[in-house]
Amino acid sequence: MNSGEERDEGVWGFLVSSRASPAGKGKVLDRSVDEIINSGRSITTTLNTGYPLLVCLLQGATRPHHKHGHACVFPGKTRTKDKYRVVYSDHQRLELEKEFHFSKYITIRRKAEIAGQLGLSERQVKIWFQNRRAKERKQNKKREDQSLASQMGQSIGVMNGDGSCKSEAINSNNLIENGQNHHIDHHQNSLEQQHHIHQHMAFNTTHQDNNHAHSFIPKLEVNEEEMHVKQEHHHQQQQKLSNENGTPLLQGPYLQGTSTSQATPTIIPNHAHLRIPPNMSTPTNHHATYPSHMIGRNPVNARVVSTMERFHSPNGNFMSPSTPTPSNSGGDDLSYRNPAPSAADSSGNSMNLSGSSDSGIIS
DNA sequence: TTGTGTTTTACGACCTCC
DNA sequence: GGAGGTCGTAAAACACAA
Repeated sequence: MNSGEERDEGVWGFLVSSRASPAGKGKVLDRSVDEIINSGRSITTTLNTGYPLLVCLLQGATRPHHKHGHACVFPGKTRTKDKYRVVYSDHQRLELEKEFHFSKYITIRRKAEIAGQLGLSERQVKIWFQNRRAKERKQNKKREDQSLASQMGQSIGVMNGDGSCKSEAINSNNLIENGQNHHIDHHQNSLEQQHHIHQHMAFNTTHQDNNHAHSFIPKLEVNEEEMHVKQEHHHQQQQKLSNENGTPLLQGPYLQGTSTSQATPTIIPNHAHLRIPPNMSTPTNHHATYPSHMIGRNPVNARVVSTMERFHSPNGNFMSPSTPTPSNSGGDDLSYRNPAPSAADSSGNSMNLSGSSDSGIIS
């Protein structure tokens, strides 16, 4: 943390999510929440999910730990205080996961919105996204290692299948073949990941492959309607941000890059047109970050690009604020620029979306 | 119940960039 | 200097087998 960064202080509060019942209907409120309601010190709001959300702002309130879905939130707590860390509610995590799915890098604007909606501080949202990206990198690395290990195993099998080490087992054909297999593996991996994406987007909770514990929000309960509501919300926001010509100004989460194919929404029928160009991806190299101040810059060399370039770059990797704030060159509400497309991101996931129907977002 | 491994928040160090 | 990035890690929370 930077020395100048301020910790979250202020009102402690509960964020009591309206957790969907297993049937996807209704909500669960425990007794203590009812008590809170009766105390008269609560407010009710509605998230963009369409679900009513009860937010109880209780100064100095405390609440014992609850199992999933009813965790208490103390935005002001840090490890230096009596509560080392809080456990976010299912609803909070769900909303964050959805936002993460839209983009691995959250804009300043969206961060503020999400923070407000979920009763978290912007710092918490930021940290959550950082941790979430780290988690994904870790998962990708794990998959990579497993893939490599399985390939190694196959190679050994070829070599020792009949107890010998025939030269043909390692001849050029086999090398090519292995290479092809390697390619196929990647392709399958990509398809598999797309499957997960689709699965996530469809929120099909009936099919959970235990072999893929890395699937999004494995513990969270989401329903399609909720996702639709959120997407609709984004869509409406996007429309608001359209310019006079009706051209989306590429603002908000849809503008942000998604790096790996895992989270790259190649299968998003209703919103592909709102999302980032396919050749936008997240930072690939170590310490290569594209924070808000990078906005308006070429992600490769960080050079400043003109407004026209931002809109018309072949890479299509930029956006412009709908209402530029001259006083803030960093762009207060801008999303991240993403680096130029690469054959593979840091996780090794290839991403070839050149033929994707997502293309053409920015021409 | 307990031990152990994993996941989840939160932070510090250090980085790049303006 | 401040923003936000990654990386590594601490410790709470959680899952699960014995």
